[in-house]
Amino acid sequence: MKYHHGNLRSELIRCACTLCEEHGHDKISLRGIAKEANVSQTAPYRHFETKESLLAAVAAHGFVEMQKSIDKIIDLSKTNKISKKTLIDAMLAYLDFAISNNNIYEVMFGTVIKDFRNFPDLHDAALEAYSSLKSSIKRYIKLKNDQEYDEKCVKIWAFLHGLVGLNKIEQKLEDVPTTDGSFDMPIDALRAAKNNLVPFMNSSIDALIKS
Amino acid sequence: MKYHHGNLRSELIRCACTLCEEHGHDKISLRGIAKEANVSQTAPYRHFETKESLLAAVAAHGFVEMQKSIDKIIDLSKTNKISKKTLIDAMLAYLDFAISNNNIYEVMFGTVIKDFRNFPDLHDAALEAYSSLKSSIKRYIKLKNDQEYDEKCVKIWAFLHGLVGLNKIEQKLEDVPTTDGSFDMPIDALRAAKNNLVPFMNSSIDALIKS
DNA sequence: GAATTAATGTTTACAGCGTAAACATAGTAC
DNA sequence: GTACTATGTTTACGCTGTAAACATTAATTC
Repeated sequence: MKYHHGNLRSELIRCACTLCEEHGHDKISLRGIAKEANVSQTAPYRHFETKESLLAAVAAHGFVEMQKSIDKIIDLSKTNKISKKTLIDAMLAYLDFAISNNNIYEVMFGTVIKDFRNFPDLHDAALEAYSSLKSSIKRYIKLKNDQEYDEKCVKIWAFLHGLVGLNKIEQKLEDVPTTDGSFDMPIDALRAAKNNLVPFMNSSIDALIKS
Repeated sequence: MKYHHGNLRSELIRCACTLCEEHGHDKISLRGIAKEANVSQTAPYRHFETKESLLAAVAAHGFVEMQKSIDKIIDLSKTNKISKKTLIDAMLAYLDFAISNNNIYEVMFGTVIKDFRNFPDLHDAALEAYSSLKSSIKRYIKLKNDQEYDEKCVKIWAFLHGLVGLNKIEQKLEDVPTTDGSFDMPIDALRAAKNNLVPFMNSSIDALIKS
């Protein structure tokens, strides 16, 4: 075993991502991450000032990956028009990323990292992800001006982000029969939405863009 | 000073709410809450099994308060029709609560409490809040069946919840000039939405209900 | 190519945390 | 009054983030 690891920084980010997704950011410790990377418990401090800044790297990685998965649907190097189906697919890719990377998404959008200004990489990655979303709308529909694109973009982003949040709530309320033996209303409603996600998204996204 | 406090349970919840809103749930400790209530550091354990269960009480209190602030707009004891303005006002009350009780909202909807099944009071409070939202939609518009109400309700709830989330993101990205000297696109867009919140909401909510 | 310096690792130490266990006091039931 | 229960305190433990001192290796200077 070498004394110097060689690539500890990225290895720590990798371990942090893995452990974070597995246990949640509030259940993992710097010491645990260090152990996973086979280094001493304070070795991470040579690469990250604080635990928060390691989690900021995790979040930045998350934004990059999220953007990649959207980019798979809409090739960002192109500028041609896209169909409604493609747009919906991109939105579904957002949801899919958020749900299959639930705990990392939490780090990206939660309260763990209080100020992106302290982490330029994260800041940039977040802005680029937004940029992706916006340019996909630009290629779907022709609007008056940039401000109008931003407005629709915010509406759609809010809607998507909210769906992710509701999905988490569903899991917390899951399977509690109410006093009359039926299940909870919001659970039923959320499940119905998930079971018909494509038409659900189709109607919502279109309505928001045209609103 | 009496040995027995008399009303420690509710006092702890009160202190926890205050401290939580002030510093955020991840920055407060059971010991700190106990100190605020002028009791020993382990006194809370006579009333709450874990820190999580005290925070669950905070969350439950939050749902009750949120519902109250919506109820101020729409009297839940009545069943008469409400105007579009009233509905929008109710949605704005939701946003207002979420933003002025940012850190408590985080406890209500974040990952702090993993399973509402363990906290029946919280579970009930959350369901009643949903119920409020749904009945306000029921009184705004006539739809085919209950399932359809649930669908609209989920859409609107997701949208509102997402706006709250985006508002938090705005604060994290705040005031970072980009390389060309202008501010970030999403910031501009979010601020524009906030500065014109009523028309923004008006168009969105209507679009979602009719979608 | 040896000496110096910078980068990156380890060991040790500390205060704060959640919480378990043992003990103290006060209110309640008989 | 005596026993019991509820509710408080004290003490203790292992885990946490992280500061400080030290060790080893890599890079730079002469």
